[in-house]
Parts: sequence; structure tokens; C-alpha cells
Amino acid sequence: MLELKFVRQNLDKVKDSLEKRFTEADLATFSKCDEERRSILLKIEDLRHRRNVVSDEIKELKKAGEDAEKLIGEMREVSSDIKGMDGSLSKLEETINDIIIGIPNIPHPSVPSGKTEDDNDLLKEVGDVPTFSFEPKAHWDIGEDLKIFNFEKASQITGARFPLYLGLGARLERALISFMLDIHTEEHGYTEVLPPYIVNRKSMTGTGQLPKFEEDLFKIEGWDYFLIPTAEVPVTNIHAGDILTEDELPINYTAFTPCFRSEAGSYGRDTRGLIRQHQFHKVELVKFTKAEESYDELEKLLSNAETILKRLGIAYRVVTLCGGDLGFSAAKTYDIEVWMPAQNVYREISSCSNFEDFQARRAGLRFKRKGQKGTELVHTLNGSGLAVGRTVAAILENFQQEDGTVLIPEALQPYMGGLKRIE
RNA sequence: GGAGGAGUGGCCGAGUGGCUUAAGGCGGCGGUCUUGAAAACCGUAGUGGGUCACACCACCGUGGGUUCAAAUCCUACCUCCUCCGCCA
Repeated sequence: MLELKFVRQNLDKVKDSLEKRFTEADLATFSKCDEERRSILLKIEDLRHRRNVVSDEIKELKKAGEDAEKLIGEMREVSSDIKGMDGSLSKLEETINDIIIGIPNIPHPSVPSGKTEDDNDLLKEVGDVPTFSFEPKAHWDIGEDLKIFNFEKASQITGARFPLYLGLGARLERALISFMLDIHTEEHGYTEVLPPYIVNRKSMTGTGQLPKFEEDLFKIEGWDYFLIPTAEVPVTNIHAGDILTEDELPINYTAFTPCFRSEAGSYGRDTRGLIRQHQFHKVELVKFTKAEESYDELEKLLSNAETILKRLGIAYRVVTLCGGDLGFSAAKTYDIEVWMPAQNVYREISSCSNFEDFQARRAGLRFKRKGQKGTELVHTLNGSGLAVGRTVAAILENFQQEDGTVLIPEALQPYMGGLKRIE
């Protein structure tokens, strides 16, 4: 959420931002209600001040044993006036809040303009795209042939877009999770956390999934709880409402969790394989930093996520998302896209974002600077490190052999009990 | 699920209608002393809104209510703790 005062004083910037994102917000209503709110607030505060003063007088009169009925009668009216104005005030505030909570973050100046993913800026390409002497198969065919997953059974158990890993498939998924967590905790200095997989409405609002994107979430019937679409939500909310000290920052967390997404509006897209599922696993990286450090930390975050693909030896590229492709809460996002030989395309496998103080303001994430009065909002960042299912898909496609077997990347072999090949 | 108890500033903790615009302590910050530090002492300091700066307003888990006046009374809800029951 943007600061009320910022929106009031920077309407042009907000308009530019909305244009860059190809989205809209009712700024006219905002301005109108904001003005009204301030004039009413002024009157209310005035009346409250009067009430405070006169209440003191009443106290004194009563103590002196004198009659205070006249003043009490007067105050009775003042109080009822206040109550009436309070009602219209909260209505205005609700309207203002509804608008402001629906305004997306302001993109960082370095964010390229553009409307769709085709307009994203290519930042770099890393690793060699493999060449095959045969027609490479799609990962769902490889996996079904090796009997390491079975999508038909999964949809029999639940429905479309759910995974069922078997044998070495399940083992591969588990190996990758440990592999990723070990690198991030032992080499990159992240603290491992295991958060709840179900969160309340407040947490979802804190990180920006709500109120705008409720249709993308699975809601628990009979509860105001939701399945998490990413570990970002519970992990960022660990410090909701906290006032941290300067020397606690930066805080780096990594968490493995399942993720649940309704994928509303994506019917017919990526219907086969592990790319787009209602349930998938992800190792997430989350950072809390001081404002002046957040963009350096974003570069570190990106490089931490890249390390996983480098160790596995899979080719990828990094793009900077354009304004139109940028997520609601993000000020800047890098996507890591992994090479998928069967489809001959790069597919998103990680998204690394700086939210600046946008989530911090919603969730109340603050810190105190040494020797200074008052508190400051922290900056929050997160990125996938990496999406596990998509990594499995990438391994299967990139390391497939002509005989249908799949070589296991050397770095991963210790996590597979020394196994070198799935056959 | 049943029965009790509790939620107050960064932390601990006092406070049952107006001498509390939240006591006291710890921690923080500034200073005195010291070669330096510690200790001791003095001072300063909650969070947010508002103002050039003051003034002023709000905030004691959350929302309603009573009252001229609410941290304090009523009410609903949330969270935590203890005991009992059930359970991976």
C-alpha cells in the first residue's frame, strides 16, 4: 500500500505508475473523499478538544461542590455531534482505504516500459543450451515413461492440475528440496523456517494478495483462512507489527512449502506436465532490509537463486519485468527463466522482487535506527529459490538421453543416494 | 469440547471512572566522571496523525456500547496460559 500522504501529494506520479502498469484506480473519488475527510477530521478534533477541556472543568466544579449540570448538558450535545460526524468520517475512510489498498506499487525507474511479457528486458543468458541428436521429449512423456509420475491417477484422486510422483520421481523432488535448502542455509546465510501453510486474511492483505486477488486463492470453507500461494505470505508476516532494531537487519529467511493456486483464468494453458499445477513445491527466499540496501540485496537474492541452476548445470536467462508484467506489490522484478528443450522456450522458474516499503506499510514492518528517534519501514524482498516442480521438469528435459533415461546432475547425486541415472 | 486466568510503550510491569496528557524497572540515547570501558550519577525518551515549529487529536488485544468524562464499567469477538477430556 502506498502512503496516504504520498498519494495526496503525488497524484501525477501515481497516475504515471498506473499508466505504466496498464491499470486503473479511482483517483478522482480519492481526492474528493480525502478533502472531505480532512475537513471533518478538523471539526471533530476541535470538538474533542473542547470536550476534554470542559470535562476537566466539570471535574473541578464537582470537587468544589458546585452545580455542573449546565456544562454537562452542553457536553452531552457535543458528544452526540462527535458521534454523528464519526459515522461519516469512517464511511469516508473506508472509501479512501478501499481505493488506496487497490493501488499497486510504484515501479522503480529502471523498470522497462511495455505491456506484456514480450516487452521484458533481457538481462543475461547463462549456460549452454543443450543440443540433441534426437527429438527431445516433453517432461511429462519422459516422466510417464519412467513411471516416476502419473497425472491420470492424480486427477482420479483429486482433479486436473495435481501432481502424483512415484518412486524416483518423489525422491528427485525431495532431493531438490534438500539441495536448495542446504545451499541457501549453509552457503548464502539464510535461516530456515517452516511456516504455516494456511494463513488468515490479515496476512494475505499484508503481502498484497488480498483484497484484489481473492479468486486466485483457495479458501478454507467455514473459515476466514486461505491456503498459501507462496511461502512469501507466512514468512513476510513473521515480523508483521514488529519494530526491529537496526542491527537485526538484514534478515534472511528461506522456507520450503507447498503452494496452492487456483490458477483462475489460465484454463487451457500448460494443461500438461508440471508447469502449472494447483499444488506445487517451492523453496522461497525472503529478505528484510534497510531502504538504502534493498536494491543491492535484490541483486544478491537473484544471484542466490541463480546458483541453484548453475550447480545443476542448466541453461537459463534473466529478464527484467516491464511495467505491464510487474506484480501488484513489486517495485522491480527479475524473472529467471529456465531452458525447456522440448518446447524450445525459456520458462519462468523464479521471480525475484523488491517490494520496497509497500508490504511493510500494510503489514507494519518497522525498525528503529540507532541514535535516531522514531521508526522507519523496512524494505521486503523475496524470490523463488527455486520452484521445485519446474526444476524437476527442467532436469528431465535437459538431461534426457536417447534411450529414455535421465542423467542426474552431479551436484544432486549425493541427495539421490549416489544414483547417477533414472531408468 | 468443558472449567478457570490473562492480554498495558522495544521488553518487564503498576494502574477498577476525573491529581495517569500510563507510575516504576530494564534496555536505548545524550552527558558527568575515566587513558578507555564498566559502575555510579544527571538528563532524555512511547506509537501514529497534525504543525514551519508549537498547539492540538487519537491509541492500553479488536469491534460495539454506557458516561459530561473510559486503560478502568458493559458487550461480542480474537489471542495466549493453566487444568480436564479427546487425538497424530
